[in-house]
Amino acid sequence: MTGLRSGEVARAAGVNPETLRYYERRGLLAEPERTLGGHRVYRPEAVTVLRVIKAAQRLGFTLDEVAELLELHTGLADRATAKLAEVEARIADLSIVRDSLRAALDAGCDDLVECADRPECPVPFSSGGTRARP
Amino acid sequence: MTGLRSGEVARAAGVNPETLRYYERRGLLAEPERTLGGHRVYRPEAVTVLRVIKAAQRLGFTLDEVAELLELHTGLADRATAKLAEVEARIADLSIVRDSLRAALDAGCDDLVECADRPECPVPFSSGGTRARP
DNA sequence: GGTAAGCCCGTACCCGGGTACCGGATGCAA
DNA sequence: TTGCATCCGGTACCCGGGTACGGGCTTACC
Repeated sequence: MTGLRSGEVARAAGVNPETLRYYERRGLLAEPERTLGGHRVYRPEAVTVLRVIKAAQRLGFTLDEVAELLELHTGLADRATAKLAEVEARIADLSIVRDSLRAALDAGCDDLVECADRPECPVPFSSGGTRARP
Repeated sequence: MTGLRSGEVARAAGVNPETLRYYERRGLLAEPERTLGGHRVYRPEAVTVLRVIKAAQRLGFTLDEVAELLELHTGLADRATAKLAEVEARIADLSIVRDSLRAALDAGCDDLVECADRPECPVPFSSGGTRARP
């Protein structure tokens, strides 16, 4: 019965203990053994799984996507290719936002309401531009 | 009593009618006059305000920030400067994510769990990298 | 004056990734 | 055996920006 309790696993992975239960509910972390009293007892591999989850999140994957990757144990290349396209699109969107902000600053705009009437204002009012999903 | 009803304003601005009530609750859209029966009657300027709101969102501002900009009727330059820094930071984060994805692809990784054991895998497991807030 | 479209308000729900709170039970050491 | 830390399950809440629903009214047009 040498295993780690949830708090130990959480500390080792740098994660909130509540997050372990959450990941278990989401299907990311296998249900561990229990003590007679019902407390979870994890094998050390669980810490690795948590690190993998965190690494995948850093690569931009959602928890649902991470769950699939962990389940299938393959297919990272395909997902990473798709995710790369997403990220590049997101960067392109944000670059337009950045350019619009710079343009507004260069033009000396200080009030959007006033700007909306001036045709020389560079701010894209008539929905021609990009959505900014922050 | 020549004014626009909520549906007309919504259509003119390309917005869901429910969104008008939502913006009113959020303090972005002034409370309009009402008919005797209680229906909202907007002046045409309301459409401009909605376009301004949408333009500001496209610049990356949150609704709370937009509300302030509409209320103060000035200060856009300062907010835009701060927002520009935010956006650039976000782009930098995402660029790291993009580079990590490319590195993982170049290295031929196809299973994160397997990768976690191989030290030559470029995926940043030990939390050295960036958070990806998608 | 009928009928259909539109509008009213309040409330609940959606997405994603958790966090917080609760009363009660367990685990472990002294 | 007692005391304290920890853990349990379930539920509710947070962020932001809306959307959906439902029962009941108003308005517009014929």
